[in-house]
Amino acid sequence: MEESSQTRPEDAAPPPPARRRQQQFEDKRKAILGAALTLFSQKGVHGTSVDNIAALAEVSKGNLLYYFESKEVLYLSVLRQLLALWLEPLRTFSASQNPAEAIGAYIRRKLEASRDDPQASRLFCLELVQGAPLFGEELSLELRDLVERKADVIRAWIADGRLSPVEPHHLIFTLWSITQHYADFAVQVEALTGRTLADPGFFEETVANVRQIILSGVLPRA
Amino acid sequence: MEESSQTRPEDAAPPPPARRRQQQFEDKRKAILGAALTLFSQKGVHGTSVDNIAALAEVSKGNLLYYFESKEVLYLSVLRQLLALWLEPLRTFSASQNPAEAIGAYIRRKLEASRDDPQASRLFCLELVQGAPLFGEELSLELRDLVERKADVIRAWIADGRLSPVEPHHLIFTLWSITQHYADFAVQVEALTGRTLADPGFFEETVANVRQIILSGVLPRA
DNA sequence: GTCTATAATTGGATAGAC
DNA sequence: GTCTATCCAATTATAGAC
Repeated sequence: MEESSQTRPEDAAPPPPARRRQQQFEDKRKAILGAALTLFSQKGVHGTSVDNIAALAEVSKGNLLYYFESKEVLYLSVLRQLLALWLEPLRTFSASQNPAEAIGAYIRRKLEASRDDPQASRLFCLELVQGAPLFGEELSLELRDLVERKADVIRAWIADGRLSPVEPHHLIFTLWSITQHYADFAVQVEALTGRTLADPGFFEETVANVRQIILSGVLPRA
Repeated sequence: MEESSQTRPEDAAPPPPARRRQQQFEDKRKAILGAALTLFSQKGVHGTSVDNIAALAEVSKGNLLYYFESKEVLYLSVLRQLLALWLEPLRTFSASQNPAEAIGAYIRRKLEASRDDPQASRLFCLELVQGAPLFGEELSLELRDLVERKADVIRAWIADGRLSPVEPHHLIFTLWSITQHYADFAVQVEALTGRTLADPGFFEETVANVRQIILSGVLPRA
């Protein structure tokens, strides 16, 4: 942890002390949240101790519990951040777009998220597989509303004849499940293909294949 | 626990005592394995105590640890059972089949498994998301071999012009991810659709939609 | 705000009676 | 084979010094 202030030139005004202190406070919270995400997504909530998180975040356990009053509060804080990030790509869907482009772009964005931030996807997966016991209400609230609006977009495309008739929820589930598969089951993907999304060739191959399967299917058009 | 022997008619020979004892032994093992699967798949390994499992299986903790020498051994026993069950549907794929029928039948079978035995799918998911730390070697061994043989089947279909050119692994991943989604994320599916696979109407709707998406895609054939 | 005890529980595993 | 009692390690959370 370098202290940049010691090299700051005299003519650059230092930030007011109050703001600096708050900045440090926020930085530390972020460090703890980041460490918590890493470990929770690897070992689950119950497989991770506050001590482990504190060690990774380079703070003492006592200090961690000053920033987050309990392990459960910390876990919920991590999840809350996640949901926003996780929903983001779906928001861009709009009826004015060309469905092939909109869905194609969505697939790429979700695969980018699986490549760049697999921990988020994995923790979300762990929580949902276990029935989202701590998260259920918030889930139904924000997610339900967004999904219904996007289902309407899909229905509009179908009504225009720009998409084959398909129940929107199943299409959304398919898009979610396949794109997240490359993050959540990365161990399996690597064991079977010998490659990961970090490999640009494999990433583009994945985007192209998923797009083809969802958009055109696997049966020859003949 | 009823003792059926007390009502057995005299002319029906009782099984030899040694065999009877072994039967009881196996029954109890199965009861413990079943309880373990239920709880591990709900709360994860670390979220489940030996005590919890013993209580659900209606044995004492001491007795449970007579049947399985440690919690880890029990967990691995559960996983081993699972892998066989999980791989089964893929074995039926063969090059002599019509690809549309083979893939369509596979989708139905996997969705049946997601409906009838969601716990197995969920525990498998939990283990893999966390990197399969206890399971990695066994995974690569049996799974890799089977998947390579099935990838060859898919390649043969493509060579015959019976399937659009697609990288076989990505098709397999798509099939796995979407069919398991309905088991692993059942909470979310129900929150968003208000229905579950236990509802026969929803089950058939799901089979039909997944088949359509994978086989024909969502773009109109025009 | 940060750290070092320490209290209070819980959980895995063993010992030994029956 | 089965159960109870017990040991020991790990963990969450708090108390109190600095």
